[in-house]
Amino acid sequence: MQPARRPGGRSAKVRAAVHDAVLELLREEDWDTLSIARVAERSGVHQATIYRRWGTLPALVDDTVTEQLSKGSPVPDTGSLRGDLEAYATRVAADVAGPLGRLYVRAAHIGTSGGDYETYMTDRALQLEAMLERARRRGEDPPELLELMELVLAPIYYHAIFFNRPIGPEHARTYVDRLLRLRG
Amino acid sequence: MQPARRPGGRSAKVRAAVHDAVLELLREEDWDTLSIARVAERSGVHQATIYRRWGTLPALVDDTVTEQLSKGSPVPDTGSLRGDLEAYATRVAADVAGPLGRLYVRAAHIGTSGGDYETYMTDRALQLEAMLERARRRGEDPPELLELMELVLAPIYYHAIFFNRPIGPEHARTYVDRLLRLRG
DNA sequence: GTGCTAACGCAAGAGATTTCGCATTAAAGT
DNA sequence: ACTTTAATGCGAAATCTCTTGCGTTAGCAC
Repeated sequence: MQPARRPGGRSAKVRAAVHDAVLELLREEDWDTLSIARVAERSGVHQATIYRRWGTLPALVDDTVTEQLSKGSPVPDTGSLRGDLEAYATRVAADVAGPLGRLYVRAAHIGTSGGDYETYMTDRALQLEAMLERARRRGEDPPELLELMELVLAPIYYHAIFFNRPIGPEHARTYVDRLLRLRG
Repeated sequence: MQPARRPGGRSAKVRAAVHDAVLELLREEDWDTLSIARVAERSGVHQATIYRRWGTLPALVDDTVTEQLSKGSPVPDTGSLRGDLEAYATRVAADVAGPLGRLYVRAAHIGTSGGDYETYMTDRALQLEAMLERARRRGEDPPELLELMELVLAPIYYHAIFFNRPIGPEHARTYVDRLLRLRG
């Protein structure tokens, strides 16, 4: 969804109401029963409006999830590299395990939009980069961002996607271990 | 889709025709335009038949993709652990880069069925386990299957999914390197 | 080859989805 | 305050999705 040409109160309210409805419904019932009709009913926004603004259900879900992601919690700052990494890894693992977990993943490569998601990713990447930079300033020897993603994030998502069995915090910590061991 | 009670020529032909149509359409157009109606039209199989046999579009896509995966090539046997791993990693990377790459991933967690997919995954796991066992017999010190998945497979899929930018063979080889280094 | 019946084709119809024209509301500009 | 006009609400109409009953085809067993 592109920035509204008229972002004033009304459009914003409609957007928020619809997003809330999508998230509610997504939590209550499964996938196949979700429809634009039900979102309209729940949100109090007229069907036609939703069709006009979002067009399709996937696009709507995508927009909703992307919005959630953008609001996403900040990267931790615990004072040590290992602390930051463990905090971040366990939180991502928990997120993925949560009810919206598969949606995040889905949004990533379903995205009709794409644009917003890229933004999210680079935002995220910048935040992580800042975290690594802090460690560097403290005199630690942090890994590359790419290594962090490949060794920690990738396995977390992998388990969630392919085994449908998200990992726990301890397991997430072993990834951090592995990452740090590779450099130490 | 379960094995037909009457697997003779007709059912098999219908199944193949429908699968082909799905794959064709999936290559040509995007997602939202795929529908059972279009599959019926393209395949020459009547809509009602498709609804009766598969029920829903996700189930059909799932079945199609799973079928493709099952036909998938065997794990390599080059004579050395590193050789096997590199061959396997580069092939997976190439598969994921291919036109059906994202479909594989999608099918993995859309799957209403799950049954067939589980089967595929465990099949795959067993084959990989056999590869590692061969190495063990040769006196090499192979990694755990889990490590192989987390350090090699996970990053490959990660790149494809989140960056929409599949990796090349060289990059895939660095993952194998990392894996072996972790044990050596 | 003959009968049996699962699987398919066909067409109609119920139901859900999506679009459209027009009236109304309220944000933004003056 | 007044005007302009995007965005929404509304309901009907068009379209698409999916189901169902019945006749037909063709594997399969004998």
